[in-house]
Amino acid sequence: MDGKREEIRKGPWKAEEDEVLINHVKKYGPRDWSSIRSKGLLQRTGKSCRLRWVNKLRPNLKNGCKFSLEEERIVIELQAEFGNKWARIATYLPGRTDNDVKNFWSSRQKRLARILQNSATPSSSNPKSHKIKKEIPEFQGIHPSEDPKLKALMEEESSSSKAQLADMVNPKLHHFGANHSHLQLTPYENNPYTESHLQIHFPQISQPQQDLIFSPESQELLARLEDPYFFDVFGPVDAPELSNEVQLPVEQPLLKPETSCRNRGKDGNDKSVNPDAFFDDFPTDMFDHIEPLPSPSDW
DNA sequence: AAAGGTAGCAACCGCTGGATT
DNA sequence: GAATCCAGCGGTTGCTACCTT
Repeated sequence: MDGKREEIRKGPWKAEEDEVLINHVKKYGPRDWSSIRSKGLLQRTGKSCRLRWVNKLRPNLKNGCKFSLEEERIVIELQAEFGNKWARIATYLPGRTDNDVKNFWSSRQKRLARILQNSATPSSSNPKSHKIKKEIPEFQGIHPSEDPKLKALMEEESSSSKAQLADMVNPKLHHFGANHSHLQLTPYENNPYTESHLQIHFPQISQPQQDLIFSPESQELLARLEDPYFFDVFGPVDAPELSNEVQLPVEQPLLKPETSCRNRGKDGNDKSVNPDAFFDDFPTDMFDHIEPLPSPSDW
């Protein structure tokens, strides 16, 4: 028996392997993955081949394209609805795979965990505090330096982490308190390569609504952040109510065209200022304020 | 400029469920 | 009905590039 033939190759795919796989799919369609190896075309398992096809080679994938604001919203909304059913969620996101959605969510959870950890550690003793500051973008339309209250918060060194968390949370809470969002999602599984099935309607936030950010309710939440048990209310560390990014919503196209992929670095990371994450990591009960989604079976 | 930490991504692993024999 | 195969899914890990000090 030829030992080399039995050897299963793992790790990164070479261009030649991709080519073989693509040719196989062209010939036989995206199936019979195991036969690729049995025919001696590739020393990869059928599983590996399928994964490569689904995640990287399939047509119309948004490879290397950062999640748009709309996509983030969809993921957050559907994660609250379905839980970690990444494949199911991905069916609502044209060009995205379950792996994309999973990685996206996991990144956010990690980031959140770090934020929470930082919030529990005095900033003066936290060498990573600079990281947190970096992750608090300017509010769209409200720069910290332009708003006295926000500026005061930002300058409050003794409670910087909590202030940051409050900064992150409040706009969202007020947004949801003041707006009954209307979200309509349709899976695109019947037409996987078009975005036409997807319709999302989000409320536009007005200047008066922005003013609500600093209402008494916001101040109450700030006070709650001082409560050591505050975070327990929402559950474990991965409770999604807090994030490191703040974004007031602005009117945007329902879906960005693929050309909306922004400038990216070598590793494909977005190098521009990230305007995302208005919906970052909400507690699921926050969506109680929203008109409920129709049952997925009705979509 | 170097070091350490983090984010993002690609790929693998183990499990499950459906189809086939 | 049981056994086997295979596709699909979710969790996890490892690598690379980038950022900050």
